Amino acid sequence: MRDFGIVPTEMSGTLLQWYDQHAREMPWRVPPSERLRGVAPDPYRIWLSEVMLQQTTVAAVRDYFMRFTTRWPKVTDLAAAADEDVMAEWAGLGYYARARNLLKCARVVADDHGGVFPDSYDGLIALPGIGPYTAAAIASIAFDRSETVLDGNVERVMARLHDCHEPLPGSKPVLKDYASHLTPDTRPGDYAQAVMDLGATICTPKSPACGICPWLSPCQARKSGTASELPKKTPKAPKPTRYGHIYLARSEAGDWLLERRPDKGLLGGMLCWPTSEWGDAPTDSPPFAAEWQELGAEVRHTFTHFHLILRVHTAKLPEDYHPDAPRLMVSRHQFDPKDMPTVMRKAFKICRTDKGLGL
DNA sequence: CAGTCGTGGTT
DNA sequence: TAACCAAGACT
Repeated sequence: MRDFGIVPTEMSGTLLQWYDQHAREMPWRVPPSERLRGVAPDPYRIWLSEVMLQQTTVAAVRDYFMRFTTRWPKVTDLAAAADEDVMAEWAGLGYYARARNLLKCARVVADDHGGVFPDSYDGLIALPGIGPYTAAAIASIAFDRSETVLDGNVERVMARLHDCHEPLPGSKPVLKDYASHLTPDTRPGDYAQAVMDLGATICTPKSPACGICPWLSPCQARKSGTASELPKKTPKAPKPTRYGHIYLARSEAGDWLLERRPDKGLLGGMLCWPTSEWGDAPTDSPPFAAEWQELGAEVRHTFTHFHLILRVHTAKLPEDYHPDAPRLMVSRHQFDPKDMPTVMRKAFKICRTDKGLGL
């Protein structure tokens, strides 16, 4: 480990002082002033927020967190919820495996741990949907354990502190080692949140605000003028475009033909409209025989690793229609497109704004 | 281990 | 506008 001319204890202390003055407010966070007074965070709320925050911005999580905790105040409440209600409440947040694992985890905690979260890294990482980052985050923030969080923020801060030019993800173990040497024994939770706040507000990806950084003096990349180039990353493959068809059928009574996607794979467990397979040249394969009408507009959506273009088809759903496939269903009365993933909401919007289609 | 898995905001 | 990015986990 390289020497900064400053001992780790002083560096973590400097950052904690900065955090005491600049900590951002979040619905799940206990501010440093209250923490110092002895107020402890609710492990359920820390867990829920950390799962929601995986690859997701604080701004996007806020409202979802408030709705979840209002509807399910305790982990036992969530454990008792119906799968479809949780998936519907998660709709729009993305990475839907998180919602399925969230429910699995809540039920394990409720059924096997008496409704109490494990208070150690090892106990936490054994739970569904909790990986190395989230286990360290919950252990430090909720249980005052000196565990080291390594997320995108910490990786960036460590790469710059040490002027590390080895590209991610290969450099991850080294960066983790750097980070662990700075993790303090006191206030580990506030420290973890402080490094992430630093990365989110000052040590930002594009134009870091080095001039006001509490770690300006020990930063090696700042010294070398390479801060804005770090961390380096291995280039990623270009996104291909896939094509498909989507079928929206509604009855005179206002019921829709819907499909529950299988638990595994893309949009797993989510309520959608039926579609064809997605690929280079998909075949038009409607869910039932009818006079389907093809709309001019297409649904365009970009997922993590491909672009999708769907041709929109509409038809009238017969009043006496009964689904023949297991995962097809006719909507309940309280159906709402808000319960569907974003790509499906786009299809609905196209349908609704298209004039003269009887939908 | 490299691929899979969403979405919205920023540049 | 297209690429990049965000408190990653799972296979």
